[in-house]
Amino acid sequence: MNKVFKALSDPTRRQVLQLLRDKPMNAGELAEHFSVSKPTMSAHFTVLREANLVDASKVGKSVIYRLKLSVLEDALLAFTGAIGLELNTEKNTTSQRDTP
Amino acid sequence: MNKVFKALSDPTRRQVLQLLRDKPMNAGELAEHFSVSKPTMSAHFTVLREANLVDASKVGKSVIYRLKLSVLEDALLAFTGAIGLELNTEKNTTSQRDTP
DNA sequence: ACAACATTTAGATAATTAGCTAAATATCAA
DNA sequence: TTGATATTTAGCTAATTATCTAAATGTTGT
Repeated sequence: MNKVFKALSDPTRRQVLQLLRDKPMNAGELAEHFSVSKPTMSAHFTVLREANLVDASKVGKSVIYRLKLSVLEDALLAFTGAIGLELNTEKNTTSQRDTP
Repeated sequence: MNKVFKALSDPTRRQVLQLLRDKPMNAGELAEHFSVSKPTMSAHFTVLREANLVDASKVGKSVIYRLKLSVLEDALLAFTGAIGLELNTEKNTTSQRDTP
């Protein structure tokens, strides 16, 4: 969990996760969204990978990064649980109903 | 929000928040739970204060720290919202009912 | 006023971090 | 095989961070 929070402590990395929420992207595509050099971005990717927040797979010349939402979720749940914080981020409160 | 995540990136500080979940505590009491010096703890308190995660009030010789749960909650909601992550940390799923 | 106590500030250091450029590695196409 | 492209590694630097000890500040009781 510590690595996750360390990873989340940098705004660039949080924004990378946000970009990956929509779809997997390769390193270059991701880097285009930021004004820092590619090696710097590569270092950020390493931090995210070591926190297990993203998954990297090489396809041809590119490395595709993919968000691992469940790892993020688990870390946040562990933390909110430890703090005793009840977060409800659900979009609608109208109760789920079985197919009638 | 950035300051909140920076504050959360240190395990000592996360644990301080956890201790404060139960009750407000003064600096010395908090420091007793950790194996670092009091000045070091004081620096951690400063970071937490600047992130607005705790509130400090001097009472006599002591400074009482109090958790500001709502600030933590807001930051986490902003983040999970940005990522599109739906966390539900509620303890029971049984619906709240009006007094019958 | 003084001593005891609680906490913070000052000042220092070692470790970590985010950033850079240049070079290395890997893949693909011609 | 050579060249182009994508990404990472190496090596560096400046800034930040966590830590320490010693000293300063503020508060209370005698």
